[in-house]
Amino acid sequence: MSLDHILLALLAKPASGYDLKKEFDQGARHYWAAELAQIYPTLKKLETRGLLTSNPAGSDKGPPRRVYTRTKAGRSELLGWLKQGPLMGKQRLPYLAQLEHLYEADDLDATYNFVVQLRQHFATFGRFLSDVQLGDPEDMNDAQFHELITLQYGITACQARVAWCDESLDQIDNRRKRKETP
Amino acid sequence: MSLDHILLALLAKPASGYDLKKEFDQGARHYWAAELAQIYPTLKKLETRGLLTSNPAGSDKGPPRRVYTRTKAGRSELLGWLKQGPLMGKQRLPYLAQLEHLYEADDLDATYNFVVQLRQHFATFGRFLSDVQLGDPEDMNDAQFHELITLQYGITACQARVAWCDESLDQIDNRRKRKETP
DNA sequence: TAGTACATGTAAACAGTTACATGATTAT
DNA sequence: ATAATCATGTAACTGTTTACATGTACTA
Repeated sequence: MSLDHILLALLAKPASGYDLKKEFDQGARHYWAAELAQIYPTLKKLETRGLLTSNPAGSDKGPPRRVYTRTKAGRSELLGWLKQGPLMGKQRLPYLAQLEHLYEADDLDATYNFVVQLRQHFATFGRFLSDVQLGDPEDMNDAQFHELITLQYGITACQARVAWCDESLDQIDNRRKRKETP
Repeated sequence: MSLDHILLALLAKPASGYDLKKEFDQGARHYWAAELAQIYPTLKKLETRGLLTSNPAGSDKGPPRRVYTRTKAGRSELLGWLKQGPLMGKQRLPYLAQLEHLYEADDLDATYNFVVQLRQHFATFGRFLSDVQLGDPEDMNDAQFHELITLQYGITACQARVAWCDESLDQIDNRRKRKETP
């Protein structure tokens, strides 16, 4: 599973389940997301496998925290995962499934509006990612440099999708006009 | 769930589970994939919900087929799904998780090779999608037109990823050279 | 006093994968 | 003979989501 290894990777520094959830939500993790209900049991499982250790820690407000630390075994498990080469997984893009079959609605205006909404979504998310400023590659350590190129993936992906939306809107509009005056 | 609705959409014309699996594998379905072990029970479930009907049909070779047909209720369920607007789902890109944490291996050559492998993958898949020739938009019916713009998404996404790989390889190489001669 | 952020967890349901079982037909 | 393709299905497992349960401390 990937979540196991992502948690192992995120635990380069000790953290609690709650901390890790925030890391997923902070958008730098545009490539994966996880709920607390999945994170807590996964951390426990990793601890029983000896890849993490945990100790309770006080908290300023609210209940006590449980902070997890990666073990040597955890680190070598992580390195093994990294050495496998790129894991491609499966793409799941429900909006493309919808778009491909939107001809069933028999309404090009509906298709046009659908793509307008998609464009809006990609543009907003692209702006969100671009706002994460990481500075000049020359001043970075290796961790920051790897974060930078990963973030650039997200930004260029959004730009390419917006461009595809614009191109598609043109094509839909042309088709619409051809239907009006046949 | 999306698979329910994708199967409903694919059943614009009657087909068997086996036929539908081939449609997923034919790459035009670059946005979703499913195994037979998931397709067969899902079709049964859709039939008990009254969204599909099935009848057995002979086969030239091998055991008899079971061909599913969409009902009126099935079509309106589909239209309801399409009318919801774009469903964004969650991105799961394990290779980006690996790349962001590949600094742990402390080896820029490993990072470089990783991106070379990614580039190879995206380029190959992009060529595979480009080979699906659909012809001129003006001669198409609405179904083919929607298939075209969906396919163009896949092609431009691959091109953008290859461009990102090339840009990243440059940046990694620059960093490598800076480390050699500090 | 109501809501939000902190903080951890469990239970049940749903989604998806891997492995297995069966058996016919066609090509090598 | 052996493998590939056709064709359908089940069982066990793994992964993910939604809903629930608990309780503190601070802010509006």
